[in-house]
Amino acid sequence: MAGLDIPRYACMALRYAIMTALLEDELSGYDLARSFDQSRGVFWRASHQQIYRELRGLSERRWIVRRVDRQRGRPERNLYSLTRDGRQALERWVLEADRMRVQETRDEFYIKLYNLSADSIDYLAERLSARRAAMMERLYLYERIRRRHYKDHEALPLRRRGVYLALLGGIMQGEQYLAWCDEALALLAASAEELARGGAKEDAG
Amino acid sequence: MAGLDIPRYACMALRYAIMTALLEDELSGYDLARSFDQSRGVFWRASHQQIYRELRGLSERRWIVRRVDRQRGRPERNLYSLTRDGRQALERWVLEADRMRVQETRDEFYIKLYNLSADSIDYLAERLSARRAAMMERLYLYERIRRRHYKDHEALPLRRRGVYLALLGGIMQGEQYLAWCDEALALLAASAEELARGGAKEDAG
DNA sequence: GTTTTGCATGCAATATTTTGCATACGTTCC
DNA sequence: GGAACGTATGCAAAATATTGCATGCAAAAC
Repeated sequence: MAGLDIPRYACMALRYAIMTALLEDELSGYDLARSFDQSRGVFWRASHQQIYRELRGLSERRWIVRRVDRQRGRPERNLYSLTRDGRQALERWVLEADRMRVQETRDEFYIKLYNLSADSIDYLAERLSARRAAMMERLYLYERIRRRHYKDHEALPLRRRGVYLALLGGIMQGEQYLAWCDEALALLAASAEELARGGAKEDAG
Repeated sequence: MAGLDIPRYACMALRYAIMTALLEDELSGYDLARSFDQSRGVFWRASHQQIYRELRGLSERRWIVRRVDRQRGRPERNLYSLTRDGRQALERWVLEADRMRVQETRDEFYIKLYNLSADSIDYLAERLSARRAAMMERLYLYERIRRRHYKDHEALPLRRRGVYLALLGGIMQGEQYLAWCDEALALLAASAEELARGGAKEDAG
């Protein structure tokens, strides 16, 4: 057991997010990477490097097992699924003390907004529009998922209701974000116009 | 120049968040730590360790300067302020390509929700209530700041309008979160009751 | 008068994330 | 017929964040 220098982390939510994904399907690292970029990206994003690393750690712990899938004329895929131990570890984690913290947005755009000035106003307005558009697209994806799989959420089995709630959180947050963008864009536009007209209150007030 | 092993990072938004804070006031590490736990915590939280480290790096780059403040019968404070170079670096950063990404929530609670089960439903509902209460308190703080400093945002000087928008983002997001919590709590309560009555659809569908 | 709380700073170790690089095969675009 | 793109995997290093510990002084609480 020489090369076992994979740290035995205690927390690591990504690890459990991956296991959660494997709860329903047998997936490859590539599949996981895509789902963390799409639907699962509502609440957690992760690069493929992170995912492959976790997959390795999880395998060594025997919380997941690998099955090699040889495809004709394609690189082979490593498909992973949860073991009994993994399932139990996941269940344990869910009930463990959650380290609650009031959620922060951690979007550097807010920091940039703190630096609003005549020099930056046009750039920031442009970036904000881009963000609005990106969120719009994302919301469209979520809504499609909702319509396809969660239309009648009262009829869903228990576990799917939780998934629905997470999705709903993403949708509501996205809608709120659009509303905020609109307010912000309006104020920025009004300010830019004021500047153009009078150059008035750059730093007075 | 031997011990200069402070890495010259390229990105690091926290660094710029700190500089932004120093734009208006001369602050100590302690002051900064508090503000990143309070108002600035809307979008970025940081521990005092992180802050002291950044302060050190920033000093070595000469983007900020330290002034020692000796107080009677108190430990002395290191007060930092932006230099001309720092101010320019900040302005440059604001206009630099922003690495936009659709925002993720990165709250492990969502992952736990994906694992909703008869075993976890009560626990999750309880944690959700706690989150709701914490957000409520946070919102109260934001609203107080808004009322005190940003009541008439049309009259604000340009830079303050940006700060106002960031605050507004925090407030709107918080309100949306409360609304989501209420929906989620309602669905969880209804599900728990169903379970109690029939034990019906734990995993059927 | 001792414990707690708040002010004020910081190191070291661990954990986590991002970035840059690297490989290899197949299909589709130009 | 070569470039670009999508599938599929991974290492190593750099950057970033968290946790645990440590120190010292003063004021307020008990």
